[in-house]
Amino acid sequence: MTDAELRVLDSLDKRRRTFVAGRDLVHQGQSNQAAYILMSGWACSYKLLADGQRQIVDFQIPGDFLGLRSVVLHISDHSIEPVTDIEVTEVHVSDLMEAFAQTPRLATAVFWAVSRDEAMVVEHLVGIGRRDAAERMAHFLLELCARLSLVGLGSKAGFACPLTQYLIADAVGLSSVHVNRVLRHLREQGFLTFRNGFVTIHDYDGLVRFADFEISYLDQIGPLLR
Amino acid sequence: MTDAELRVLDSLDKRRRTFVAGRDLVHQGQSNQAAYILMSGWACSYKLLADGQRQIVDFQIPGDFLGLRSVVLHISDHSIEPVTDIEVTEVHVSDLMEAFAQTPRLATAVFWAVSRDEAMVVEHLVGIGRRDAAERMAHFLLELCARLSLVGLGSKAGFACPLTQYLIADAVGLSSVHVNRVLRHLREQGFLTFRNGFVTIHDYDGLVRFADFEISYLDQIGPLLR
DNA sequence: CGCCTAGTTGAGGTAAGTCAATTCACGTGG
DNA sequence: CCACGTGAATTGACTTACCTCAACTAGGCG
Repeated sequence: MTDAELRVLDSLDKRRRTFVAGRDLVHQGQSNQAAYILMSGWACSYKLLADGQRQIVDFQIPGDFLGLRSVVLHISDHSIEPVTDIEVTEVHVSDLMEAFAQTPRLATAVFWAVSRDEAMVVEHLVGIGRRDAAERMAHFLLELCARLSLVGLGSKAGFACPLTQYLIADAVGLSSVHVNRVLRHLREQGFLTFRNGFVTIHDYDGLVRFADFEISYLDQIGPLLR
Repeated sequence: MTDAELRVLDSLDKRRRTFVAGRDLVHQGQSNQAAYILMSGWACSYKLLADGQRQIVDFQIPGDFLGLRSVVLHISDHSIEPVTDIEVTEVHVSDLMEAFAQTPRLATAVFWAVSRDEAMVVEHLVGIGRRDAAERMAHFLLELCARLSLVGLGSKAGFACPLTQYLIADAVGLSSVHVNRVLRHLREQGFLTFRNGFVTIHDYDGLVRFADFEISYLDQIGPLLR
């Protein structure tokens, strides 16, 4: 979390809640009163299609907002599911709106958070639309690595990752079988190893080059507040 | 444009500008002082990959913001190119921030616009990740139809569409050759015809069913202001 | 010990890509 | 008014990346 985000957090009424892995926090179509800030654990936001297929839009890690867009649009266009058991603090719409009115700087900060979120979705879109399976996977893991590193949960050497290959498949738009093959490929190329819930990166720079990973969309720290 | 958006517009300093088709307004990596509101014509926002491939993230039609995210993030993660000659009105960051401070309702409205934008990108992501070419194309055209209808530039019967098959290909993540085949398929199924810059929809309801099109993410009109 | 879920691998199928040729629409200059 | 050039659309033949189905392995846990 950035300073800005912390200040938002501090100004709001806090109520801690916990949710267990696999049970949806938010359902597609539901209308929401509250958003959450994820304190520990991982979650994912996804959409289901009529034919039962699933597309995971993004994974959330500690420090991220959950369901902020749902609150603003007053209806959730997606579902949110905890990947692991999670802890969150609740943020009520009314509080948020009041905070906006009182301190425009807070509004700006949240605004920035939403925009950064959108930038990530856009990058994800580009990956699925135009990168082949291996590049896409590499890019996906590098983004996770960068985000986790920002909150002290990872480094260029690797990170703990509770995702199954099925979850990854639904995120990168591949079949789980192909995810497995691609991970093997990346391992055999000496780029990284994903085993037992750990991603170990053997060749960070090579991976960045291979995936055409451009970190700039992530590491802007609330520049409007400068 | 919604009432809310119109009020934002009215409160800001307006400077009209025009740009010719094909010449970028905003370059990837550029840092921006101003966003724009598109008054006439079509534009598209896209990202280029290192290998020269392009992914179009979204098309903008009259009433849409251009480059709002770039302004908030203080750097553009994407480029924007007019598809046709366009007219825009310029919105300066400073004005926008001031407007935010004075009237939180305006901030909320813009906030809503950004969230709606993100919802469209998410839907686009789902399409590319999990729908086959024909469904994706159908969904894409239905979304355009719905958005254009909101601003009076189209109806369920069809709309004027200045996009080439190349542009569509870069948007839906297909090759232009395949776009052509898919359009033929949709025509032969009696769903729609795209010819000479016009999309004519022959079977709207059938198309909606075929594409699993769920309009709700688009037709929320600034619910937080109610 | 046996079940259950996650991961791994092989074989064969298919949706979409690439390459290439042809047609079409349209603007421009002779 | 027509020849020409150019960019878009169309179609065919062939290739390929990824999918599906299916079998098998490896841990974790009651």
